[in-house]
Amino acid sequence: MLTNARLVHQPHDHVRSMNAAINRAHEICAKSNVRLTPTREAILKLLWQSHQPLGAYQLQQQLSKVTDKPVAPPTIYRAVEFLIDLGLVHRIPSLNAFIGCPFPNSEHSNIFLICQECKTVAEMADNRVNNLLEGLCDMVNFKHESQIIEIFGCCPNCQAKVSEEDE
Amino acid sequence: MLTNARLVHQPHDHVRSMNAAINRAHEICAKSNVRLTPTREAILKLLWQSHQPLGAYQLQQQLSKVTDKPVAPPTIYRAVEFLIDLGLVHRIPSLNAFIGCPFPNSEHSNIFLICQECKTVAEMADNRVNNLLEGLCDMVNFKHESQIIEIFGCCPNCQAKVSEEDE
DNA sequence: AAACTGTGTGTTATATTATAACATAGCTTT
DNA sequence: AAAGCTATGTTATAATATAACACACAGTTT
Repeated sequence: MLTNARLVHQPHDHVRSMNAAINRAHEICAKSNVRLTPTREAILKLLWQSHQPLGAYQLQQQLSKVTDKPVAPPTIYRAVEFLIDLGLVHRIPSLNAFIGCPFPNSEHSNIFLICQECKTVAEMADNRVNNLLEGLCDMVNFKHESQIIEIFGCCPNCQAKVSEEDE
Repeated sequence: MLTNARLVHQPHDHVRSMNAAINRAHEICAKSNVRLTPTREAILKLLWQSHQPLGAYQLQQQLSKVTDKPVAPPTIYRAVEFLIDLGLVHRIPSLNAFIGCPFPNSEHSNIFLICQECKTVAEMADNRVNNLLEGLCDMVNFKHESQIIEIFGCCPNCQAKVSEEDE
């Protein structure tokens, strides 16, 4: 099993992990012979800095602060689409929002742990899940191409907070 | 494993299965002491008749045809929310659309097989998937409350069609 | 260097999905 | 019948996403 859950749910060095992701992103773009332009890199950084997924219009606001000039929605959607195609970013459908992918080189289970209290999202990957779902698809002769698993619940931090409040 | 995949992907008796669902719906509402009003029943029928998920504005059009008077979006969203709360209908987040639940009495895995060719959606439930995901959540101390699994691919019918075209 | 070509961005407008807020109607309990 | 609850109608608007076209810029060819 592969996850960033501990990272997300505990304090850690944001800057270092973000820089690592940016470096990987540059490598990946170079391999695919596409360009990680300033806008795209800025969006990726914004998404990476946030453990909460960001909506297109939140990204619009934040990007326009960073660049100090107005940004229109298509700019955001284009950059995000680019990053998603490269596997650097995911869209969480039930939230209409985007999040940086913590392990862009790996095979994806696309399992997201969405905390309904604090809105943070952690990601997991697990081959047993993939195998099981592929097996189920085979049984009904459905050709599996991609998947997304959204799990809603309560993260460790918020569970702790809730039980404190109860005391 | 529980699924309506064969039902969805093969010709069958729509009317009978829909009536069965309506009857179950009435029972479930009676138990919960809530009302399956004409609007709500009409929406449920429309969703049940379609193996493709329907968006709110598709439902608006179809309902307004059935009742022969204009219908506003809140009417649709209210009825759909009611039906979702009862477990009679699901929302498919990545499609912004709704679909009738084929086995409303069962525990749900909420696994949806979404055909990207014909847009039909079949549902599956499987306890092994549930157990595995719950286990993963336990490992990272995440409290699992609900989940939705969307699998994108190609249904048996469309696989057959595609291979015919290739000949 | 000038022209060519493809890719990326800016800009305007608009489509699509969803909800807020308040008025009206219709049961149902007394 | 009056009061109180649930459901619906109505209007307006919020939130999310895309279409279409013009412009800019980088890299390549001449």
